[in-house]
Amino acid sequence: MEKIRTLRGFRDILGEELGKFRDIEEAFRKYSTRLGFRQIELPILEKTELFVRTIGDATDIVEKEMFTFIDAGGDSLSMRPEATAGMVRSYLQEGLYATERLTKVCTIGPMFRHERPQKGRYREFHQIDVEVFGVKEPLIDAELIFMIRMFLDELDISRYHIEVNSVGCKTCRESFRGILLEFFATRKSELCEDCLRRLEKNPLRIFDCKNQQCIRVTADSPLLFNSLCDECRDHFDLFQKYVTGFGIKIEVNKRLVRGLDYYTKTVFEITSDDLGAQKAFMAGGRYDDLVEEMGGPATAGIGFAVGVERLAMLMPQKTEEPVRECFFACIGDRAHDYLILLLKACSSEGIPLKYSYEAKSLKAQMRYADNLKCDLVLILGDDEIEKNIVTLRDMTGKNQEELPLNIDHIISVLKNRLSP
RNA sequence: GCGGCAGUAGCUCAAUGGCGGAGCAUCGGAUUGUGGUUCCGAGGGUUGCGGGUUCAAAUCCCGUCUGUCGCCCCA
Repeated sequence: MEKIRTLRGFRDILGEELGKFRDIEEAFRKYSTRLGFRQIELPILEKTELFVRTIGDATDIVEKEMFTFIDAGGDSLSMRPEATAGMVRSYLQEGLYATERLTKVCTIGPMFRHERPQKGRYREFHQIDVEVFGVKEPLIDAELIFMIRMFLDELDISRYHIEVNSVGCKTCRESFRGILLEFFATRKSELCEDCLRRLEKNPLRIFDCKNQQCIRVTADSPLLFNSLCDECRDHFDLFQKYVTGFGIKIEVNKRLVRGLDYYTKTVFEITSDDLGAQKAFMAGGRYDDLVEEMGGPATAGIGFAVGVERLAMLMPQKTEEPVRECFFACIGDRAHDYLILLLKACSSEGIPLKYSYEAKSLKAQMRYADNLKCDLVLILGDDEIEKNIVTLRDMTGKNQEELPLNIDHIISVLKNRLSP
C-alpha cells in the first residue's frame, strides 16, 4: 500500500513551529489591536477574476502561480495567492467605505501559490495581512512601519533591514517609462534574457535583477526615484521624516520595486540575511488607485503582508517551561475502579490526567511515567486499597510517601505538589 | 516552469555490483508491585515508485515522485 503524503509544497505544522506560529499571532494581535485594527476572516476561494483584476494579468502570480480550477457551475475559481485582493473586495462588498471614514483591517491565514518549493517558500504558506483604507497622508505609512517595529521587538527579532522606496503615482511612472525605454534603446544588448522580457512586461523590475552585467547597466540608468513628481516626492519626504520621528532606522533602496501591479508611492520590504534567497519576510506598500479600479470610490490604500513561515525561521528557539504533572499508576481491578473516581475528581480540579490505558506491569507504567516526564507518580494498587492508602512517589528524587485513601485529600496534596 | 544535489527502519546514517546493518527511539524481560544507569531480548524494510542493464542491483542507466539549494517570482 502506497503511503499517502502531503502534496508538494504543502506541510503539516506541528511542534515547535506551531508554537512559534501561536506566538507570532499573539504578538500581532497585541499591536494590531493597540493601533485600532480589527480582524476579518476572508474566504480562501474567490473568483479568479478578482485576482486577475487586482494583482494584474501580466504578473507571474496570475500567469502561472495560482491554483485555479473550474467548478461544477462552470466558474473559474482560484485559491487566494495573497490577501489584499480579498480585502479590497470585502471593503467594497460590505460597504465599509460608506460607514466609516477610514478602515483598518487585518487577517491571518493560508495563501496558495503553485511555485517550486524552496527554503522559506511553500505552496501553502501563511500570511498576516494588514490593510488601511481611506488615508492618503504619509503618517499612516510611517505608523505601519512603527507597528512592524513593535511587533518584531515583541518577538525578539532584531537582525533585519527596513528597505523603503517610492514607485510614484500613475503620472510619474508613465513619464519615467519613456525615459527608461529611451535609455535602454541603446543598451538592450547588454541585458540578460530575463531582463529583455522585463523591459516589455514590467521595466521597473530590471532594477531587481541579480545578474552582475545587468546591475552594471542599471547603475548608469536613470531611476524612477529621481523622476518622482512633486506630490510623490513630498509624500516620500514626509514619510521618511515621520519614520525617523518614531525613532526607526530605514534604508532607502532606490532599486526596490514590487512584483504586483497595484503599488503606488511608498513601498517597503523587511529583509533578513538569515533567510537564504527568499530574504524578504514582510513587504507591502501603498495602492492609492486600486479601490477605484475595482469599482469603488476613489480611496487611498496601504498595507503589508507578513510571511509567517519566514518569520518563524527567524525566531530564537524557545525553552519550554516544563509543566509539572502526576502519573496515575494502577494495579488490579479494585484499584482501577478507584482510579476512575479519582480521574473524574482530578479533571474537575484542573489536574491533567496521565495514566495507562492498558493494564501493564508497574515497571512498565513507571517507565511510561518517566517517558512522559511526569514529576509525580500516584501508585494505586489493590494492596493500597486494602490498607486504605495510596503511594505518592517523587520522580525527581526517589522519595515516596503514603497518603490516606481520600479523594479530597489526594487532590489537595497533588495541587500543592504540582504548583510550580 | 528551469538547473545542481539527495532519497535505505520512527530519527541519524553505514553497506559502492555479491546474505540489507548500526546507533538512538519504541516495546518486553532481569525474584509475579517501583522509572532514569546497566544487562538481555523483540518488533520494525517492496532500499521513494516504475522500468532497464546484469548470473546477481540499495549500489549502474532511464523515467517519475518527493525533499533540498538555486533561477524565475514572491511573504
